[in-house]
Amino acid sequence: MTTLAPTPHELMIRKMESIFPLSVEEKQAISALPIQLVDIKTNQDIVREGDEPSQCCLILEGFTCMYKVTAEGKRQILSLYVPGDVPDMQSLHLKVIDINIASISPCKLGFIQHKDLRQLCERYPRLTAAFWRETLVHASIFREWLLNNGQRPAYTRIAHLICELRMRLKVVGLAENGTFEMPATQAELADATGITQVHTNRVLQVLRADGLISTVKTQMHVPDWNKLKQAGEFDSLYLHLIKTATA
Amino acid sequence: MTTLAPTPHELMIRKMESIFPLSVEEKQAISALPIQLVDIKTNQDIVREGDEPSQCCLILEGFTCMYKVTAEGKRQILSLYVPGDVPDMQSLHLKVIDINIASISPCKLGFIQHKDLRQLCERYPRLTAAFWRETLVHASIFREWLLNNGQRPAYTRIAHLICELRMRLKVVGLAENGTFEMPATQAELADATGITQVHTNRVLQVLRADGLISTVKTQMHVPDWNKLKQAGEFDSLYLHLIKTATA
DNA sequence: CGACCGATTGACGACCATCAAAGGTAGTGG
DNA sequence: CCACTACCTTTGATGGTCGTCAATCGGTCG
Repeated sequence: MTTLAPTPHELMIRKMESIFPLSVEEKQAISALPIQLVDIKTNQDIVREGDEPSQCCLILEGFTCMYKVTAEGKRQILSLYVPGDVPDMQSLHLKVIDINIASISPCKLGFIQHKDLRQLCERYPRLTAAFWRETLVHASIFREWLLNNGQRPAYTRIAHLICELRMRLKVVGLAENGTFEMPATQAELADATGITQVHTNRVLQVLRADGLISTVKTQMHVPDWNKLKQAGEFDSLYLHLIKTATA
Repeated sequence: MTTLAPTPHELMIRKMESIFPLSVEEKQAISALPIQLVDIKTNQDIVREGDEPSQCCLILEGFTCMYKVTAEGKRQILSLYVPGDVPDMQSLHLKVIDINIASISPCKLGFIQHKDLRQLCERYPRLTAAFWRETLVHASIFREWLLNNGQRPAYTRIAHLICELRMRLKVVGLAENGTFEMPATQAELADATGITQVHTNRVLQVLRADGLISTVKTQMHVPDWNKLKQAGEFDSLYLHLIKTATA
């Protein structure tokens, strides 16, 4: 596993290979994709409800979130996105965006034109399946969150979310030795899990007291993966990783 | 709008056309799909976590639900499926199923072999986009449920769910005059919205008292669509219907 | 008629929300 | 180098929405 910062194309391929086996030829085709690099600051909207973008956004560095707000102004974070993810892949087939995507840390983004992606899919039909599969895996994550937020108590819920992040970061090489960057604030964790910021703070304190996590600034450390997995009732089946990626 | 019971292929086409425009040729191709009809009773599992099916399931009559259960045995219903839906379309690209699908009323199902769907997609690449789009719309529904269950109070939450069902049934011609079949029990509504069965019962009583809904056995009637929409903060954008379908 | 399933009601309590304020920490600018 | 500011974290007090437990009612079907 490379520990040096990968190039945008390497990162994209590494992520895709965690859920779909790619041939050498397909990887070369992906490597030829034009990608436009952009840096953004924390708390910047990348895509907004109602937009009709002509490009997709690949996360290269930093975290972003997808969210929606109710009429009363309550925000639900629907998913967190980490390097290697393409949070708005759906815009390839859903013209009008129905969600918002924003950075929750400084980010480096890579924009890929829809037309380039479509062309790639035409020439390499297996890549159509790969991208489709990626959107299906994200749908599966939404479902797991629905279960998590709907049926599990706050403690388990937050433990589960941390497990998911560790797992998703690990497949792109960003969670070695149980340590990873986790720039989300407690308010953001709260909006993601559907509990209040105050209660999130209290639950995190208990998780720390129980020795399941420890934090230094935005670094999160998981000393005992099995214990945390158990506390969060975490089973990674829903991430649909292929075996080589989890090994 | 036809009121006679449509054939399986007519129903499938009607549903697909609500989110994707089909050419005459494409409709003919869909009409040629082999579909195996099966009748099942209430509360029967159709697909189970861990299965690796070689076919997809088209709902022809009745309601089904997708669900998951926590380690503590709490069930979260992740989505309700109505005639015209293919709840396990994802199995085309995610080999191992990570959810359960069960009937919540007597159902007539139509099974379509994966190989037939793949062949169809190869011959008609636009249909690939259509099916992909269908899975994206369902992902969008999961997201809206996440917002609904996470951030809205029980009253709004249930109103929203009823709005969604009315809308989705309407596009397949099953909700005329604000009346439709709604066979879900209160326990099932509870598991779908993440509140308890007892509280669901109380909220339904208030909704009835407020004149937003009335029920006779499994028939649900919505006397004032705009009032219910407002109570449920319902905006159908997330269903990504094309205009002709909503008119 | 009895069994079963779903709807309804009552009493009670807990988990978590709400409101408010105080500590910490990092970044900015004088 | 030290205010000053902004943001995040932490703490305390209070209460409400909703969960839990348990029982009854009502309709359906064999």
